[in-house]
Amino acid sequence: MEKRATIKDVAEAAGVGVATVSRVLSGGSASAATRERVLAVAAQLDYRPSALGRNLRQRRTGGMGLLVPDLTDTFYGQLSEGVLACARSAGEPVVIGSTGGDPEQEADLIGMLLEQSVDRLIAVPSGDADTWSPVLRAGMTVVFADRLPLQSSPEDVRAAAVADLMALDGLSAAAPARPLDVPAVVADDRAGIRTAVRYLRGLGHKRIAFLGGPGQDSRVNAFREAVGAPVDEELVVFGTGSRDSAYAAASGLFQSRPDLSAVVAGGNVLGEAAVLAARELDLRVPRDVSLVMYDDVPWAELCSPPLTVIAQPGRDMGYRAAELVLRAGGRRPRSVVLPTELIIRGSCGPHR
Amino acid sequence: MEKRATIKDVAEAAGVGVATVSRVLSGGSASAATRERVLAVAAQLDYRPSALGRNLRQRRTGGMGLLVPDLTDTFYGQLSEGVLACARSAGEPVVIGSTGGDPEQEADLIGMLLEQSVDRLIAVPSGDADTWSPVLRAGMTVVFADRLPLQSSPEDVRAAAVADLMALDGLSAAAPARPLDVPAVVADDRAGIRTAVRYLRGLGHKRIAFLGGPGQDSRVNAFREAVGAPVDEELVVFGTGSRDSAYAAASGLFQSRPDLSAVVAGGNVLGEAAVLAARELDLRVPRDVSLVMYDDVPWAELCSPPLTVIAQPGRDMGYRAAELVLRAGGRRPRSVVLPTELIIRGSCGPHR
DNA sequence: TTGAAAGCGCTAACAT
DNA sequence: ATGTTAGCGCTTTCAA
Repeated sequence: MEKRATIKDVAEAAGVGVATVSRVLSGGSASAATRERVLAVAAQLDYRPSALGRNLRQRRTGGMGLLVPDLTDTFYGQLSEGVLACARSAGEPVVIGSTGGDPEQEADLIGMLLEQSVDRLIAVPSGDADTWSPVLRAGMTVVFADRLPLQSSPEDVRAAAVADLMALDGLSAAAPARPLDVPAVVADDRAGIRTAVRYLRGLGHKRIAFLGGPGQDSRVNAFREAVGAPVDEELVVFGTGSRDSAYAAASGLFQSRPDLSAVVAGGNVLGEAAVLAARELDLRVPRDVSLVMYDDVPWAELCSPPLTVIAQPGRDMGYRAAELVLRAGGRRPRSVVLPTELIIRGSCGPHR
Repeated sequence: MEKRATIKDVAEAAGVGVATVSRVLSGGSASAATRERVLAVAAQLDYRPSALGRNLRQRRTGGMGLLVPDLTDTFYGQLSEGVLACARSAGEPVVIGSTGGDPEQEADLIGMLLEQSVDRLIAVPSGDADTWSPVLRAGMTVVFADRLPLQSSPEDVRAAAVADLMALDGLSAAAPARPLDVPAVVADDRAGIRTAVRYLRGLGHKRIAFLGGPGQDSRVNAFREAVGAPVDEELVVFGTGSRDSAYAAASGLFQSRPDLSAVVAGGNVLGEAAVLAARELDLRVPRDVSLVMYDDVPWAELCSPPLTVIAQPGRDMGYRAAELVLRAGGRRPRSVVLPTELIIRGSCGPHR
């Protein structure tokens, strides 16, 4: 295990200065002869520039961070694959962290990324706007994916505004109307949910329930909007993110409201819970209850009957987010809203 | 966005030398008074040591690399969660890469890790022993998870042995009988498959097929061993790793050998394909065909009937692998074989 | 076009 | 117990 060649080795072997080697390797100006010689020597020595030196010099790590709630959730697996595909084609490293949907773990992981000087981050956020403002102020370029941080409470927003004012050194900036102004790549939850609710309505369903998870505000809101006032709040229930709590929520819902005839699950883990709970309670899908699940995952087709889903492009979402965070050349990239698609399979039937 | 405090800032503010700060922060010796003062100043300045400086000085990045074939495969999601859990509790960063099961992409990613000076790696290998020897020789501490690299062809092995001999500088080492001597954390495939085959045999099945994927050598071998000679080779088929090819393999198998009565799928993606293909061909599970799938994934329970599986502890596997790679204090850690469990649900029935 | 030299933030060897 | 100092490998002024 001989140690790696350094830029100095290459410089000496090529009879030039280290600066010249650096220039040649990063596409700077150099005479054709020099360039050729340096390249040859570098190849011959199997020289690989060390990211360590470069990073320290530039005071930043290349690549990007990626924070997701849970890699056993297939949707986040898809999203991550998208991010990794983009990063790979750019030759950039990705430092990943799984937050478990817990703001504290998320904060810890952010701290770790800061320590590593990773200054670009793609995150499916779990903490609220307050936990994220400091990150932005620390100079991180972040792109949210799948969802946005919860809005902070009014007093928190006020506090943040004051902090912002105090932070204004010489830099003039437009006063932020909202505390968080970060690009994001998300699915068109509003349209997706609306389409699903309309579809169920069209089948004659009146009592439609929503089974949500943490961070699914936009889907819940979309649901409330789609069913229209008055919303039967008992039909809107939440799990905390774990499979167990999702199951408990689903089971509780079915038992407390046997009059419901359809449910919209806000994500694939919730859909899974709904199928399980329904079976446990001897409710047949779709005879006794119709089911639409957010997320198209491979196993949706394996269910009996196959699940009707609101598909969102997880992989694209990740890929686009990675593109945004890489391209962010100082300028704030625009947010992206990706379309959803209602894929009708067999889990919804007419209301009876 | 004021820039971060450095160790020098802390030293000056505390009226001590930088070395003292470094010592205090890394638990070296210092008087109680000094320690206290330094800590106070550091906290007050919100000082976070930069990994950049430390890494360069130590010529190595902390943390570890993680290479898996595909994050949309739930099993690798579980494995990754295990790795991340261990890394998080150690405060170490994880650089992840998805290889798509392709040796070339794997090689690229290894190159990226080398460039980052990541010298600890957990990998579900796709390349064979030849592609891995250079990595080991480069000084990486690697722990394989889930499977081992394919053995190289005989001439390659011989070449590697020669290379090893030539690499023997002053270091004396026992002559390696095998070209690759790397710790690994794997499931007890042999027992898992044997149990499944016996179970199917017990139900009266004679023509049992195996549906495998890349890198599942040990499972195939275990299958061959379990069914005993003569092995009907037509009943042993392979996909290339993608969902499509798995489906094609499963479908082809069912069509070419309608006489088979049971199939063992070597992984959850293959199991998925088998369920899909069977349904497409109007084969009922378990009436027409019994199915056992390697991997216990949440959706296995959602199928109708719920799938009988050979469960392997994916999360533990990742966690243990991470422990090994972190603890590797120069000494080669021992390999670990994790138990599997046959979980009987409803996808197997008596032969008819 | 090229080279010399100054660090980036940190740790470790050495000196006190 | 503590301070001084020499780099780790690289990029980037600044001169030549």
